[in-house]
Amino acid sequence: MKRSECPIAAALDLIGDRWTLLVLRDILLAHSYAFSEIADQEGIATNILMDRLDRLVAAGIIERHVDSADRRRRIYLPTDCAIELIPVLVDLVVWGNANTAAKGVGEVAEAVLLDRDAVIRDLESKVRESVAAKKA
Amino acid sequence: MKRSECPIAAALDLIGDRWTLLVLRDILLAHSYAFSEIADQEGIATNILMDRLDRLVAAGIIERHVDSADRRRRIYLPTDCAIELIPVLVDLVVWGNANTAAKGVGEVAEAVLLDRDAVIRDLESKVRESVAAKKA
DNA sequence: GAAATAACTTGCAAATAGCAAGCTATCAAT
DNA sequence: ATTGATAGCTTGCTATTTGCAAGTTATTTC
Repeated sequence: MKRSECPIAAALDLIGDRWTLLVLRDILLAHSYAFSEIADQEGIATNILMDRLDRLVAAGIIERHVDSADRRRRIYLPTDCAIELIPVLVDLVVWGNANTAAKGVGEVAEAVLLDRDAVIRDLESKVRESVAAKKA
Repeated sequence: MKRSECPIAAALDLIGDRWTLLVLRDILLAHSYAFSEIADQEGIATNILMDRLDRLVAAGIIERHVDSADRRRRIYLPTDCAIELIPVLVDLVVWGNANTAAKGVGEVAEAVLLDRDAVIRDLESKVRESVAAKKA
């Protein structure tokens, strides 16, 4: 679906559906890199999850690797492009916390209000560290 | 669709589809408040647009008013809840600009990198002013 | 009063999502 | 080495959602 020249529209063509950002939340924030780990988080059907992972790989947002410790497993690791989405996820936590009934991670929302940049830097370094460990 | 207690999931239940955030972009950033103005921006079908506006009204994210200057027109004005989404839209502009082919509003993306808070404050005050003028 | 315009509404075809049950490769245990 | 379990992925079918085109109604303009 080709829409406008607006970067928001272009971004939403890649990540603007009901599941993609939740998958990226699992990868970027929960460090759930394996298919079954992601599938367990929310009730996403396996064919839909597969489709979303394939699209994200095709777009260069995540990379598919065989887990060297267990070759049945595939691990889906975020690229820099995905890591740059952390600010969006953080903003959504704050908005969801303030404007919906869900109060799952209120501490994060509070920390963001105090020092947003620090929270984002922290989340970024944690996921980078975790990804590096998986690749090693 | 009831998903988890995660505020990201709750937020995406409200705004996580292919069109809703584009509609909010038109309202919050382009100050397009009328049905036909929004419908013209991207090729959204009128029944889909109607459905999204109805949902946003039901969720308290926007309000429906009859335009006092032309009573055929309905104007959909953002509430505070919608205005709090401006950071999300700004982050999407930055990400889309850096990670997709769309380079529509590169100036905004650059300004955000220099002083994000200032850009957000500016966009907020502009939409508040514009909404107040419409209500008056 | 007639034509135009804005906001919806409806009917139907095409695309997408979701469920359940497969299949294949690898691993762990006997 | 065979057996059973597990991980990733695929397939078939149904239900929901989307998208297009052509209405309908209220209001405005000429």
